[in-house]
Amino acid sequence: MNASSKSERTRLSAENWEDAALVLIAEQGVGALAVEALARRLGVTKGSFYWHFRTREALLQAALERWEQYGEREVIAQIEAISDPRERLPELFRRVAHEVQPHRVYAALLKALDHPLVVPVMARVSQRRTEFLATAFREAGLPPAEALNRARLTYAAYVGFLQLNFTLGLPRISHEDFDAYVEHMIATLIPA
Amino acid sequence: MNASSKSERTRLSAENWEDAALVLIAEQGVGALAVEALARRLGVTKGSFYWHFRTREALLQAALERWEQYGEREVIAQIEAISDPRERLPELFRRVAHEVQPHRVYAALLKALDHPLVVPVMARVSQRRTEFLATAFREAGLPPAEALNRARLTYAAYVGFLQLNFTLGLPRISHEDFDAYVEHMIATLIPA
DNA sequence: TCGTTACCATACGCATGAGTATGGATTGGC
DNA sequence: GCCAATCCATACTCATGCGTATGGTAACGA
Repeated sequence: MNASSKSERTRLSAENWEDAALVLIAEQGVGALAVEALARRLGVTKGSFYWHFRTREALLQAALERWEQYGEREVIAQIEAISDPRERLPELFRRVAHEVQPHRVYAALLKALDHPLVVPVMARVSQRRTEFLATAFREAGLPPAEALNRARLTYAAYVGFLQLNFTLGLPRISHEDFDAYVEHMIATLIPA
Repeated sequence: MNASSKSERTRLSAENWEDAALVLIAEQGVGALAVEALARRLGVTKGSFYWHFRTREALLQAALERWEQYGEREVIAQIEAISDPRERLPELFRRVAHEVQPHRVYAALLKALDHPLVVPVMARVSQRRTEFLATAFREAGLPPAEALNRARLTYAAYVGFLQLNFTLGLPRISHEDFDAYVEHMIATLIPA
């Protein structure tokens, strides 16, 4: 017995460290990812960490890969969920707008675009999502060239919104106003 | 005589340090703002710095204030330059799109939203610019509520574009494609 | 049950960068 | 030409955070 004060006191794996790293990144940003801080959080010490990873960068790399694959499934799920191409985009907008958690890591990584490891990951993710939006806009009736530009515009609006109203705390938009904003986006960006 | 190797060897003022700080921030981000590095750049040592500023944070604060006021004039100039309300927005879009330098600091600060000193500055600047856009959209014929949301959407698209195509190096859009994108933005976001 | 492997603690070394102490050089008022 | 500010260099201290060395303990197969 004698389970120590911390939670359940089970042995740790590399995946545990990666998940904890992502949580910490979401909460305090990539810059706050320090091994001793993470170790404290997990109720262990550095000694544990350096058994699982060769360096701090290695952990970040692994955590980013993990996030990229995990986030892939999330987007794919959003795609397949809606059958009618006409309703896909409005529904996607509304669903994405009313989630919070999945955006936290993405927003944190946007603030870490100085770091060489996160740039390629963000480039791939953003690229794929933009391309997905482009096909959706084509299916909604826009000609290819226009669809691509509309996708760029839409995804840029998403990214910018994260920065302005999420990371930054602009005049705390109310819940009703936010819904109105989302509907305005739909009316403006999605062809009738 | 005997002008030393470095440029002109004149004495430095606090403003010199602030300007140099902004240049460094634009080039390498807020995180790279270190006093010894800056000193090397200016051809002096720390000893000089700590005569002008009490701390590193004090320099950052002063540099941000300087940038905020300087950037104010820039936006105001864009406003007054265009007389016809009908043509104001398209012209603003095109002009902003074809500048580069003024966006560098803003983009760098977007990546430093973790830092407590930059958050209020960015909040004020973004707020003012959004409000300016809102009045422009009202003058362009949109009802107030709609104008505000359109302004939010537009400014978010601007911020997101900076991140995706500036900071991040998404598939290097060509010059013609970029112009087409800007025109697409105009057609989509500005009421006819 | 015994030893080997997997996991973790403790105690270091070491680099970086902020801030301090103090003395030297340069400038402008008189 | 001299004195007092002003500006800067040199040489430290000190905290932080990465990485290492090494020994201890828990799990697990034979």
